Amino acid sequence: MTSAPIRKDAARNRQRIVDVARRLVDDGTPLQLNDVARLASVGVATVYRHFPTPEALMETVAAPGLEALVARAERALTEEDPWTALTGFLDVTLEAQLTDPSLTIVRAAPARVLPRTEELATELDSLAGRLLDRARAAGAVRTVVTWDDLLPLMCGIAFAANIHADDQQARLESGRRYLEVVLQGLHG
Amino acid sequence: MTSAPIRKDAARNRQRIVDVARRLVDDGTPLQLNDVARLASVGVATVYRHFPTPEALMETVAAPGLEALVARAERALTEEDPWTALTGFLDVTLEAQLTDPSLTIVRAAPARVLPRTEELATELDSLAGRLLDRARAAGAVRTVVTWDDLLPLMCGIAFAANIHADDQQARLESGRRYLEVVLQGLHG
Amino acid sequence: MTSAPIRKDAARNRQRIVDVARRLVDDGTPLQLNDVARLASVGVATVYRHFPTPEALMETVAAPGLEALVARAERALTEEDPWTALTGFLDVTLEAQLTDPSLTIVRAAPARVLPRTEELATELDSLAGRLLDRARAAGAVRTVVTWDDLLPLMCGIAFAANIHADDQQARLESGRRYLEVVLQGLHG
Amino acid sequence: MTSAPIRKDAARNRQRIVDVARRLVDDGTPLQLNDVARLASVGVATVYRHFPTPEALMETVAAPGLEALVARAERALTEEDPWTALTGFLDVTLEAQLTDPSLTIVRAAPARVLPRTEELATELDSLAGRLLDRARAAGAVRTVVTWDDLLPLMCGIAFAANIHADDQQARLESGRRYLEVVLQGLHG
DNA sequence: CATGAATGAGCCTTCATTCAT
DNA sequence: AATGAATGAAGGCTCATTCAT
Repeated sequence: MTSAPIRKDAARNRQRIVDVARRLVDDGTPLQLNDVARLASVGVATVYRHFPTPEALMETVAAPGLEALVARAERALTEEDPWTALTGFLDVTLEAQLTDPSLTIVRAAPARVLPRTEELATELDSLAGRLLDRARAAGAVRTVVTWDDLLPLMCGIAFAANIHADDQQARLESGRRYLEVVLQGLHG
Repeated sequence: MTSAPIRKDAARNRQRIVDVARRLVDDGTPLQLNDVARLASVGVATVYRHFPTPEALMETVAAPGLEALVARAERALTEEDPWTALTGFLDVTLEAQLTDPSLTIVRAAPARVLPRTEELATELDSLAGRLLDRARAAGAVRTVVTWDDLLPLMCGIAFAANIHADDQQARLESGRRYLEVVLQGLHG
Repeated sequence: MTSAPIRKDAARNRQRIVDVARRLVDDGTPLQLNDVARLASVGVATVYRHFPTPEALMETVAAPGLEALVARAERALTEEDPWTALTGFLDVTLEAQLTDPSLTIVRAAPARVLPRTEELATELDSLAGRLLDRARAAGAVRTVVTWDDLLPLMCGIAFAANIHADDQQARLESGRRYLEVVLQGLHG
Repeated sequence: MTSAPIRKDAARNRQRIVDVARRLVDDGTPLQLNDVARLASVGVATVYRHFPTPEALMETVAAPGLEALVARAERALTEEDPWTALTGFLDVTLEAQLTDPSLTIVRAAPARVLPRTEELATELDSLAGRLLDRARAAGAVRTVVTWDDLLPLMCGIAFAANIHADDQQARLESGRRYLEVVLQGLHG
C-alpha cells in the first residue's frame, strides 16, 4: 500500500519499452504503442500502464536529451564570451535535434504531457533565454529576436536539414550551414 | 487510340475535386480521398481516376501557387537591384507558403509524382538559383549557400512560423521575422 | 450523384446483416458489430456503413415488430369494447416483446437513434395512449396510470418473465400471468 | 489444517473492499474488480482472494439488505392483518430494491454463488411465501400467483421504475405506483 | 466515365485474470 | 496474506483502396 519503490522486473520492462521506442524514433517510425509492445516482447497493456499515450512515451524518450541540453546550457552560462557561449550551445542543440528526432518533436509540440518534461522544457527555455540575453547585452546579437522566436527557428532548421539530406552525416552538415546563416543573421 | 479530349463533365468533376481539396488543404486538414469525394459529391473512384494518389491531388492543388511563383521569379529577374529582387521574391515565396500549405508540402517532399509539378519545380529552382547567383555576383550575398540549400530553409522557416503561431496573421509576422534573420545572415 | 435507388448487392448485404443481427438478438447475444460482420460474411466497415452504431442495428431489427404493433393498435382502436381492445393489444404486445427481445430493448432505451424508430415509437405511444384513455373513459380502467407509466411496466413484465423462465413457452406463460395481474390491477 | 481465524488486517481489507463496492453499486457503476481494488487501496489479487468473482462481491454487498428483509419478513409474519402484513413487506422490499441495486441484481440472477446468499435467499423466499399464503388463506389474495412468480415480478417493477425515472425520488414514486397496481391486481 | 458499396488490415484501448515478488 | 505489474484476448473504429454495377 505504500508507494512502491519500483519493482525490478517492472523497471526492466519499462526500460525495454523505452529502448524500443528510442530505436523506432531514431528510425523516424511513428510511435504506435501496439508495435512498441510487440517489439519489446511485452503485453500492450504493459505499455499503456507505463505510458498512457504515445506522447508520454515520446517525452520519456526525449528526456535524457533534454537533460543533457540543460546541463550544456548551464555550462555555457559559465563561459566567458557570451557570443561563443550562445553559438556553442546552439551548435550542440542542433546536433542533438538532428541526432535524436524526439527532441524536435517534443519541442515543436504545443504542449507537454509529463510534468518532468514540462519542467525540463521550462528550465531549458529559461537558460537559453539567459544565454541569448547575455549575448545581446554584450552587443553580439543585434536583432530583436527572443528565445521564444529562436526555439521554433531551431526546429525549423532541423526540419530543413531533414528535407535536404537523407543520411545522418549530410544532415549534420546542412544543419550546421543553416545555423551559421541564422547566427550570422542574429549577429547582424 | 489517342488520349481522349476530356469530356466536359469529367472536367467539371475534376475541378470540383480540386476545389474541395484546396479548401481542405487551406484548413490544414489532411487530404483523405474519401472525404474529398464526399465533399465534392463525387464517387471515390472518380477521385482515384483523376488523382491516383493523395500526392497527385496535393500537387495539383499546389500547381497554381507554383505557377504564380515562377511568374514572380521571372519578374524578379528583370528587376534592377539583385538583392531587392531576391528578397522581394523570397518575401512573396514565404507568404505564399504560409498562406497555401500545399506549397511547403510539395516543396519539402522528396519527390514529385506529376510531370507538370516536376517541371514547375525545376523551372522555379532554376529561376531562384539565378536570382541567388545574381545577388551573389553583385556581392549582396556573401555566404556559400546555394538555392538547393535555401529551398529547404524556406520550408524550415514556414515550419517554424507554424510552430510559433496559431493564427494566420501571427504566422505571417513570425515568418517575416525569421526570414529577415536569414536574409541578414545571407547578406552577411 | 443522384440519391441512388439502392443497389441490389448492397441491399442483399444489408439484409444479411439484419438477418444475422436478428438471430443474435433472438439468442440474447449482445450485438457486436464485428461479430455481426463475421457471421454475415461481410467486412466490418460494411456493417458500419449501414449501421453506424449497435443501436441503429438494434432498432432496425426491432422495426418490423414495432410496425406490426402499430397496425395491431390501430385495429384495436376500431374494436367495440374498449377494455377488450386494450387487453387484446397488451396481450399481443407482451407476446411480441417476449418473442423478440429487440422490442423491449428499444422501448426500454432512453432514446432512439433512427428517425424511423422514433416515428414508430411515437405513433405507437399515441395509439396505445388512446386505447388506454378510451378504456378509462368507459370506466374499465379506474387507476390513474398513464401509458407513459404502462410502457415501462410492460417492459418490467417482460423482464420478470425472462427471469422466471428459461424456455420460450414458459416465458410466455409467466408473462401472461403477470399481465393478468396487472390488468386486474388496472381494472380495479 | 483448520481454516485460519481471519487476520485483523485481512478483515479490514475485506471491509474496505465491500465498502467501496457498496458505493459503486449504489452509483450504478458496474463492479470491476480492478477499480474496486484501486479505490480500496488494495491489490487486485486481494480482491480476488476475498471475492473470486464479481458475483461473490455483489452478493456480499447485497447480504445486509437481504438480512434486513428477512428480519422485516419475520416481523410481518407476526402482524395481525395478513394483507397489510404482505403489502407492508412488499413496500419495504421494493424500496430496498430501488435504493440498493445489488438486491435486484442478486435476486434476478439465475443462481447464487455464495452459500450464505443462497441461505438468505431461501429463507427470504420461505418467509415471503408464507406471507403470501397467509394473505391468500385470509381471502385477501384471489389470484393463483405464487411467491415464485411474485419475486420476479418485484424485480420487474424495479426494472420498470428504473426505466421510467432517472432520479432516486422519482424512481421511488413510480415504483410505488406500479406496486399499487400489482397489489390491486393480486387483491382482485 | 462515374458511382459508391465493400473490403479488411490496422490501430487504439480496456479489462478480467494470473503470477512473480 | 498482500501487492500490483503483466498479460493478451477482445472489441471498437477508421481509412486507403478495389471492384461490381
